[in-house]
Formats: sequence, C-alpha cells, structure tokens
Amino acid sequence: MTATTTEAATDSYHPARIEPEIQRRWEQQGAHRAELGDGDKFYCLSMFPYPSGKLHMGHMRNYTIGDVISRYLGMRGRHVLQPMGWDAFGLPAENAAMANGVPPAKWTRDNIAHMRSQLKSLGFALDWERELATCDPDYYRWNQWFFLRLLKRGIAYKKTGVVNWDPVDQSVLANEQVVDGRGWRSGALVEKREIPMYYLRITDYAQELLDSIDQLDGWPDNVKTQQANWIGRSEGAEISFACGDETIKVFTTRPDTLMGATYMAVAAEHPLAREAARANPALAAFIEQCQKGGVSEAELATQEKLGMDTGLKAIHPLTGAELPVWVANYVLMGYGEGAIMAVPGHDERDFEFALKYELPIVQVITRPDGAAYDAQVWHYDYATKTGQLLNSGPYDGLSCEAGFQAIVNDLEKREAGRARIQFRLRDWGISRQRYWGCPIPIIHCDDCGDVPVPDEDLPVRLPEDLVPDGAGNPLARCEAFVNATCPNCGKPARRETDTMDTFVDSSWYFLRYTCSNNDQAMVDEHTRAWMPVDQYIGGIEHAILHLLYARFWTKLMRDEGLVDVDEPFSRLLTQGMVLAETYYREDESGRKQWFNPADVDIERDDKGRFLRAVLRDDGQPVEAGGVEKMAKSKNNGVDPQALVEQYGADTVRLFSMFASPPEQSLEWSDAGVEGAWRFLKRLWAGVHVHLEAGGTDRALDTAALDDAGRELRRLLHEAIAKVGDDYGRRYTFNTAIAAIMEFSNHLNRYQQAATADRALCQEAWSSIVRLIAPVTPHIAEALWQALGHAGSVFKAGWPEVDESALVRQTVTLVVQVNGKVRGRLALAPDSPREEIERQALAEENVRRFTEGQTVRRVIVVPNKLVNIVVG
RNA sequence: GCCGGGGUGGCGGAACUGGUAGACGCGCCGGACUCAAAAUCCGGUUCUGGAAACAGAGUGAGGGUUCGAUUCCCUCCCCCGGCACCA
Repeated sequence: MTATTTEAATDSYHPARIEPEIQRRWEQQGAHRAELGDGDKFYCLSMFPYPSGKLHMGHMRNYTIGDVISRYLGMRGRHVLQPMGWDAFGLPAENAAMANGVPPAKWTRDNIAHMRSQLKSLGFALDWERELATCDPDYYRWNQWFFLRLLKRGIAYKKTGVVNWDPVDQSVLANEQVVDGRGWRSGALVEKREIPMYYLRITDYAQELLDSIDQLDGWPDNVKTQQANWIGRSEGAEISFACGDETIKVFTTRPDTLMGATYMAVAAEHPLAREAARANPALAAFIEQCQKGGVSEAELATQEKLGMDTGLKAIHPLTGAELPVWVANYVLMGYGEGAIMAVPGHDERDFEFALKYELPIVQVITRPDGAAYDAQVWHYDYATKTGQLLNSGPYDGLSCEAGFQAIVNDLEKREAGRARIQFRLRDWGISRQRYWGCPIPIIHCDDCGDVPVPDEDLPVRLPEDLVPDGAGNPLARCEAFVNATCPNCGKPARRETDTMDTFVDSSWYFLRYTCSNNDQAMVDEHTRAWMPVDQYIGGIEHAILHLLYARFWTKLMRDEGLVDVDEPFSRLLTQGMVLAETYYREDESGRKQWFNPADVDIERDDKGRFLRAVLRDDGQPVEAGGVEKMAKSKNNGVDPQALVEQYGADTVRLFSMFASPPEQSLEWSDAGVEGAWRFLKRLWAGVHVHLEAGGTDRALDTAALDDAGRELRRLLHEAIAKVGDDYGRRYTFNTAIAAIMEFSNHLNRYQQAATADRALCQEAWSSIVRLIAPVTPHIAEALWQALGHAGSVFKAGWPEVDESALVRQTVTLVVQVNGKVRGRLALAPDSPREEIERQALAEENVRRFTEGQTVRRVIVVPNKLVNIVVG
C-alpha cells in the first residue's frame, strides 16, 4: 500500500453524499416499520423528548443508545419496535408564549416539525408511523377517559393541597419558578396557599410498588434503591394524645422512645394551632410567618427551625404528664398527621429544636459501651436502635424491639394507640393551574356539584389560540371554554380550568405507541402483543418520579382490565448527562459573560497540558469555568445538527457512543469528534485498499493460513465475541468500539503484507462492517455493498464466532514476587502447576528477588499469574 | 437537610467475579511526505531516577482485610443527580 492509495481512498468518504441516499432507501423499503412475526419481539423505547426547539446532545445520545440496541437485536433476528413521539404539554411553551407572543400550540408544533427532521437526519431506525404527541386531542382524550374511570373507582379524589403563590402575579408557581423564596418574574416573596386539587391514590399501591421492585431484574440497583427509599415504608405506631377536648394524633417509628417525649409539635396549618392562635396574636403572627416561603421539600428541610409555644398541654398517654404543644415549621401538614411527639433525646431534629428553645432532653435508650449521654451535643448513635430502654419506668432494661412491642400493647389496652405501617410516599396531586395541558374533564354545577363530562363528550378540547401572560391561567378567562351546560341538570355551569400534570401524559405513552392509530380504544390487542417494553432508555434524572408514576399507571390500567402486565419496563438503562467545558469573562460588576466552546481556542504547553483559552474572535484570554451540564445559561451547548452537517451522522453517533459508557456522564470534546471522524475515514480506506488489492471471491481456507493469518483470525473472532457481549449484555458501547478500532488497526497492518490472505481480509472486513453497523449504520450499508454483498447489512445477520479460531498456542503468565510483577512466562495453555512453578522460579529477574529468601507460598492463577511469596 | 451516584495519566476513559493499572481515543513530542502548510502515515508518551536494562512511587485523603485491593470494609474531603408544580 502506498500513501497515495490511502489518501485517495480516504478522500472518497463523503457522508454528506451517502447518508441522505441511504436514509431514502430505508424509507422507501419501510425498513423500520415494526411488525410482529415469527420469532421474538423486542420493544425498545427511549424517553420521548419535550419539543423545546431543537435536538440537544442529551437527546442525540439517548436515541443513539436505543438505536444501537435496536439495530443490534434486529440483526440477531428480533422483531423490533422502536417508536418516537413528543411530550408536548408543559411550562416551556407557556414561557415561550410570554416571551414572543406565539400561542403554545403553534410554538410546540413548529418545534416538533423541526426536531422530527433533525431526528431523521441522524438515521435512527424509528417507526414513524406510530408517532404521537401528547398535545393532540387523539392522545389526551384517553387521559380524560381514564381519569373518569379512576374517579368512579375512587382512585381519583379531591382534597386541598399547598402550592407556591405569587401574590403580585396572582399565580401559582412551579418550584422551578421560585428563586430564593421569590417569584422569578415578579420578585415577590412567595407564600404557601391551600387550594382544592385532584389526587390519585398512589398510596393504595405503595406496598405493591415496593414489593414488585424485586421483579425488576433488569433495572440498575441504584434506581431500585431510590424508588424503595422514596416509597419509604416504615413500621411504627399511631399514638393519640389528649389535648383539652381534642386529640392530637401522631405517627412515630419509635414508640419505644415514648417515655422520652418531652413536648409535642404541630404544623402551622394544624387545626389546633389555628384554634390556639385565635386568642393569641403573637402565635397568629408566627403562623403567618410560617406561610412565607415555598413548598419544596429541599427548601423546607434546610430552613432554620422555628417554633412557638401554643400554651396548650397534651397528656402523655402512659404517664399522664403534661407536655407543651408547640407550633414548629419543621412539622408539615400533609406528611403523616401534621403533628409529632418530640423525643429530643433520640431524634436529631427534635434535639436541635429542644436545645434552641430550652425544652427538656431525656435519655431513654442506653448508648453503646455504656458511654455517657451528653445533652449538649448530638451523637449519631442516639438515633440507633441498639441499646436498652432506661428512664422508662416499667420498660427499663428492654431492648428497643421489646420496648416497641410492650409500649404498643399497653397503648392498645388503653385505646390510645396501635401499631401502624406508614409510607413516606404521598398521594399524587395531578391538578395544575396552567393552560398548556390536558383539561380535567369536570363541570362544576351550583346544584349538582362536580359532574364528570360524559364519555361521549370527550375529548374536552383545549382551545389552541390562547397566549398566557404570566398572570394566572388564561383558560380561566376564556369564556368559550369555561361556559358549559351541566350534563346532569342542563343548567349553565362552569368547566374545570385546571389541567393535568404532564407526568400523566408520560405515564402511559409507551402503551399508546403500540396502537397509536386506534381511535376506538385507549389500547388494544397490539398492546398486549408488544408489552412489556423490553428496554427503556432515558436520563437518570427520571429515576424516581416519571418511572414510579409510569409503574403506577400501568398497574391502574391492569386493574381496569386494559393491559395484562404488572410492570411496564423489563430492562432499564439510565444514561448520564452530557457535559461540556465552560468559558467566561467577568466584567467590573462581577457579571459573567459566557462563551461557547466552539468559539474558543486552547493553548497548551509542550506536554499537552492546558495553558490558557482564548476567544478566537479577539485573541484575548477567557477563563475556563470547568465542565458543566450543557445548558443555555452557561452557553456551553454543542449543536448536534451543526456537527452532522460538518461530519455526518455516523461520526457524531460514533463519538457519543465511544466517549464514555452510557450510564456515566459524557464530556463533549470537538477533538474527540475529530478522532471518530478519522477512524471512519480509515475504515473506509481500509476496505477500499482491500478491494483495490483484488478483494476476493475465493472461499477462506483456514487450514492454509500462516501464523500471522491464524493470529489475525483469532483476534477477529475474539473481537466478534467481545462486541456481541458488549452490545447485548454489558451495554458498554465504548469498549465495543475500542475493540473494533483495535482489531481494524491489526487488520490494516496485516493486509499490507504481500503474504496477506485476501479471503481472510474479506472475512474480516465483512465482519467489522457488521460489528460497527449498529453504531454507524450509513457507512456500514455503503461498505457492505462495496464488499460485494447484496441487500442491506441489517438483513445480513450477526457474524458467528468460530470457536476453533479462538484456540491459542501459548498464553502469557505474569510472575510476581510478593505481589510485584518481576517477569513473564510464555507457556502452553493449561500447563501443569509444577511446570509453571518450576519455570517461574527459574526466571532470571525473578531469581534476583528470591535469592537468599525462603519461598513461603506459590499462588497460581491458571493461565494468568503466579505469585511467589518470599520472606 | 434527606435519598442515590461518582472521583484512575496532560484529557475522555479501560481494567467485567480480588489477579499484569492505564486498552481504545484525544492531546503532546519526534520522524516520513511537502517549497511550505493542511491532510495522511510511522514511532514515542503515568510520574521520578537511569543511556538502557531496570528500580521506586502511583487509582480523591487516611486507615484496615488479603499472598495480592481501582475492585471488599471503616473514617474523611470534593463533585453530580433527585427531593413530589422543570421535563
């Protein structure tokens, strides 16, 4: 091979020419239409995108992972369904409308059209005939229909809930819209406000959702752990404390510490607190103070603990002692009973509160090793259940477990309490005071109350021409929408203007893909045939909420007789985020201006270490701000479309699969993309060098191969085995690609020799092309054809591993002395232990380290390692 | 604050079940080609010492278990995801 041949062959790789042509061919042939048939189905689902405007790297990575798995299993003969759709309702469309006056519907549909064409240019094997968008009435009518079934079953119900209220904009704010306790647009201090909302009784399914986590063998442990912790089953007791004529009911996981209860604390919204505040202006002011701030748990958990004595006394159910009742901002209405018994001796939050307000702290559980109790400083072991009870009267000396039982028994006898199981999980509030969402199909009638919209009147259509302005829900001001007739009595009535949480939309879209053109039913027999989803792929940020709601919704539909699976997703892959370097300059006022990495050049020293970064436009330095998640705010987003135009889809796909394993975060690197591009050029050139050398039609005669040929063929079949394992079992596409690169380096070297076996080269290139096809489908199609094969590479099947090619003549064993590598041995595989020991001890460098020492032990790991322990 | 995850060369990462730390790629250095550059090709590249052979150190920090630890255990530091109305 001469340099000029390579150059000519390299220069002839033109992705911009071949990719659109191959995509056209796939489309004409309906290559990606999902059809059931003989053999196993494979439903491969990637989380559908929110149509935010254009595809970002996270999407690109997500869908490439799904495409690699789909195409790989398609080549192995599975009937693959890989659909795509749009999570099209939500806040960003309303924000965009406020910014530029375009109705959310138009903005959303324009974005969908653009992003669809972007997805197509990336060559994903998607079945577009099943496309759906959650903002289409054909989709959301089934949200409404199913909601009405849930209402009938009592799973959906109405109660009040607490929301963030912006008193200036007169609007409910999302947690995201509360910044440092203020509304993001008005800057007003946010308040808590109680409003009526619809809820779904997910707590009825808490135990099942927890138990069936065990069935999720194909889910990562960290996600399963997070879900289990979120559901948070705890065994404890419900205890009633008399308080005047009222009763304060609390739940505690530690009834064994009941004798250490020194005060009670109730939430600011608790009826007793409100009652006490009527005669106590200071308390009323404090309760009002507690209404300030947002409702997010992170905010509540980190705020300073504040409280005030109500003056009320509660009676301890076992001792009859009077306990002061406090209002405390760390007790939350809506979590448990909105009241707690405080045991500052053994609960860290109560301890902190008691120290601050000088409430008594009593030790009722011994510490390990009889250590003394220090009521000034919290120690971690105070909260453990390892000690015995003390200062607990008749219960002294009992273990925590026995104390738990004894105290609960006594409470039951006095009818002051009972054992109870409590979940951390709360019912799912689905009402949103927003326009761009699925209308809740309810009509409010003065006479008949809340009346469900009859099935035949569904869908309740969302008007699509409204433009939100940030002050409340425009639906509520849309008379044409609000004015309705009561389905019950026929009198004028008002339509519900709340819409559903967008998590409702995304809780069953995977079911709808199986039958998206059915306008008679929510799901059908195709759903039963395709479900469950065999592989689900999406961002780790959805580990709890979306995945839990989708599991819940599936069980609801099962109990309605609509689907027959208990769990929707057999196997789950959670991809990490896509990151990029950030660059900025700071002006005098400390404000940072962010520059896109594409506009910045890096200067390095002669060892390749980073020296400084300069802006290409003015040659002046910029600061490196570290690697962060790609985001508009840091201007570090890299546009996949621009890269596709520059390098082609295959290069972008290759880099995003090669740069890191899917579960880890991926750091974007233009130089890395350049490397992927170079590899594809070398691959193209390597095949063409082979073809120019004559290719071959001759069958491979493995018996006739020389040593170099046998070695190359062993490496080939090792690579085939490794790549199949990486694609199919490990999902480590980076190592699969590394193995393909490594082997093609060997092959390029091998085929330059005059003695190279052309039939072996033909086998090798034809195999490599199939191995890389799931990642870079366009170049694979083109090279498959160039190698003289008819039809699509994706119909060619997966290369078989020839076990006989894997046999080695020798293996290399490492020889260690006291755990340090001192030499290597080349031996026949599975050599006898005595032979290995003899040769290891005879090795020259090994002898230097064993000389004059006693050999105490020799450890042999077959075909791998010998460790000689001396001393 | 609570729950989950992560930390390995100049950089992205590899090492799958406790067995050769650094595969593959980037960057950098040297060479070939070129009037020159780009592109391409060849070689080198964890750090320290050494011409080399080789030796010592080394996987966020500290300790432990083991013949042997990136991998298992304990303590600590830093970074990231989620926290129920962003999706």
